[in-house]
Amino acid sequence: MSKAERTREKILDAALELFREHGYEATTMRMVAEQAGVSTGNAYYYFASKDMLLQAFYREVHDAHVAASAPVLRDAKVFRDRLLGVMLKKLEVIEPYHRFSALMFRSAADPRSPLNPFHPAGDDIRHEGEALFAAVVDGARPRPPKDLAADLPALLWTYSMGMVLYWIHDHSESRQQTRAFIERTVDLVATSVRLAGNPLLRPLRRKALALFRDLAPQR
Amino acid sequence: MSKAERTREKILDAALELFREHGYEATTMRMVAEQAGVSTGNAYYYFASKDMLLQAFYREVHDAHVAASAPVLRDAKVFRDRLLGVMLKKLEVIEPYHRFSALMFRSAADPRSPLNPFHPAGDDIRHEGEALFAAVVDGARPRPPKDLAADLPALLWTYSMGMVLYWIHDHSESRQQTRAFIERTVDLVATSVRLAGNPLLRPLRRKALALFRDLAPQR
DNA sequence: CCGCTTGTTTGAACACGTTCAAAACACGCC
DNA sequence: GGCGTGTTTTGAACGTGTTCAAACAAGCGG
Repeated sequence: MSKAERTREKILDAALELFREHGYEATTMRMVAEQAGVSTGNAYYYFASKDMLLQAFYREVHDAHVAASAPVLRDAKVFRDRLLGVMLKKLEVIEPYHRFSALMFRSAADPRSPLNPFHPAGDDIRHEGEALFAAVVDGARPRPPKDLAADLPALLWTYSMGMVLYWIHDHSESRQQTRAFIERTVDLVATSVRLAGNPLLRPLRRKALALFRDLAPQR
Repeated sequence: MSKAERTREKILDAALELFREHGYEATTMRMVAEQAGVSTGNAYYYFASKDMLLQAFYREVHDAHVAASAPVLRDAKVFRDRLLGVMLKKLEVIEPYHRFSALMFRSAADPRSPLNPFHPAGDDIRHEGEALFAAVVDGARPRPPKDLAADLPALLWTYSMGMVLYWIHDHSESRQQTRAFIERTVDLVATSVRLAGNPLLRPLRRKALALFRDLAPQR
């Protein structure tokens, strides 16, 4: 591990600790630098901006989520159970960061943020997210309709972002509201996926899917 | 018109002009003050923050949209046509501000922003938006199912926010993409509303509506 | 050991949004 | 006109994220 890598690590660790303790806004770059035993300029040598520190955090959370989801994806067979399990794991993983994750999601709506679902530069982060939901879909028995299955990962990822948005504003005791949100919306999603196979709904489903494909910007 | 009101106006005008010309970020409070022929501190006497100037702008845009929608709501009868007309008017009204509206929407996802749909303090702005869509629904013949009609305004307002989000990232020639987005999603929405009356879909519809009501934070 | 290049690190400086004590003003009242 | 009180207005000052020229360190070929 080179000196540079160690310095980078020191800065990131300091930042995450301070974020957890004081929240994102209240943590200044000078604080981060001091905690890491480094100059402010040096922090900028490794992270182009304060937001980049946030992104590094996002990566860590995602990895933790993937790891936590592994058992669910191994054991659960039915689509609904797989989705429910993965969503609840996400909730678990992000819970410790409730205080400051708000800011992370704020940036997700910013056109210039790579976290933004519409942003071309944020491909890796989004793709990794979609990959997880692809695993949810792929392992599900019975299989959802094929055309739907193709777009389902992207749709589910968007859905999970919606869950996070809800969670951010949830100040209920031990986040019951979000738990309820997940349980009920997962059922709704699962029902929709099941119903989407119905012939009566074929035109609507095809319209919706075509729309999603045609209009999705840069993919 | 008192002196204070004139000063306030001067500052707001200066801000909107500079926003249009240079965008939101590039416009500094010092520039606004100078353009208005006033001190920086004075700008803060009338507007608590730079964001508040943005909100004032938002109000102006909304008023313009309501005015532009009036003929549509007078003439069109079918739900689909009313919705389509109002959405296209919105597109027209916001078009001149494409360069800097991105920032406005970014703040809409910020939990602390009153523009945020989940935020309790942003009630007036949201309610005014919903009121417009209530007019879209109320005047429609044939009428949509009653229980759906109750929640439609809120749903449609959320939908229109989605359109704006899409528009922000649309850099196509004369915003064709967003135009296509509107035309196709309006059809999709109209179809969904029509289908929602079908008995087969009643359980799903009731589930979805109950969810929307139960989980909508602070309303 | 010396120069050279390349990769790190520093800390002062910049422009920004925002605050605040104090100054300037407006206006009713004696 | 002068006083007093509340409203406007000022501009210096604060702390922020960020930049940058310059200093330093680390390897490397001679």
